[in-house]
Amino acid sequence: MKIASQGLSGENEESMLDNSRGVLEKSDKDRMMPEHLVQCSECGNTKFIRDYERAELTCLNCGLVIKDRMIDTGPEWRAFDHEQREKRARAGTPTTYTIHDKGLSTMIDWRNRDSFGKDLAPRKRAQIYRLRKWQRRIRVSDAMERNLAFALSELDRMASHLGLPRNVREASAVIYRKAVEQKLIRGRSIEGVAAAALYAACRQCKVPRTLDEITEVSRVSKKETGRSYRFIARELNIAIPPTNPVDYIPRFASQLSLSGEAQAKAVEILKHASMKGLTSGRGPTGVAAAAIYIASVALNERRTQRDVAEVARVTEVTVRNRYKELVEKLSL
DNA sequence: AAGACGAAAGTGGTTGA
DNA sequence: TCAACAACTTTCGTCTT
Repeated sequence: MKIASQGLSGENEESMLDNSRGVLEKSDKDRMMPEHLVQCSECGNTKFIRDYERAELTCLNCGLVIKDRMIDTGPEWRAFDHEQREKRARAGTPTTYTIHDKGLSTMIDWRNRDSFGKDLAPRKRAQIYRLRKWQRRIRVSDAMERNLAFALSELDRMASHLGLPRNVREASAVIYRKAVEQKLIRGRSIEGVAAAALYAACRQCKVPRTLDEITEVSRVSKKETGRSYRFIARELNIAIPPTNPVDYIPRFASQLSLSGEAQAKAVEILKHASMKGLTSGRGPTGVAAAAIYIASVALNERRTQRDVAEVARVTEVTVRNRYKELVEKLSL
């Protein structure tokens, strides 16, 4: 089956990439290391939380994100006992929404061998050649299929750039399919809708990426992405709760290499803030940045406003304003 | 000298008439 | 369609450590 090597063995893919580059950066090395050999660089701990939702491997002790962009190689189903496992396990690749025919189509092998490994007779070979040709033509047949095939590869490209886990990719593909089914694409660019679908999927899966980050890896403007996003969200009735600043905390905190304690503190602050209604109406990234800033100062791990602002992609001024508000209203 | 602070003017997007 | 509006950014000068 043709996608066996795509979805399931991402680690191998990565190591192949690394080798071809010839140079190993530190983070790449970390990523390649078998998990049981990894040690937390902060506290030396060897126990971790595997958070497949966020694709992160987090130190159980101090909360440092050891490895991000982790790839979930497990099955997509759950089994609670041996019997269920027997029942649910099955051979072959799971179907996936990220390939335009859901990975269900049969591929004719490119080798001219029969099932015994023997060479085919010339006559048979010619027949197989013709079959292959027609299959190629049929597989991506009508306009809709072509649209999907292109959009899905675009989705995958953007998702890899952002290092998004597979569940988000699947979700984005599902959203895009719905958009195609309801004929919402006409008059809009495929790239725009693809970017919008990815953005929506990120929010649905609570792996927030800002519109800016999505736009950076897409080929369309922020304006268009935003417009398409609002449009498909409305037309498809996708109920997407407003982004919760808390969802940004782990990522920002680890980019600033803050301790787990500080991370917890920031979450705590945000909890209080949202109870007092300080988070509504404000940009979630700004609020998250301010909470992290306060936490970093409170726990003597001070980061400058500029650094915090940078990872949260807001300005220092915004960090300051939110910071001032929080300190005032929460009397910290 | 770097970082924090604050004022003022400008920007892009939402809302309601 | 347009103006009002809030949130956020940019810029720049001043204060603090």
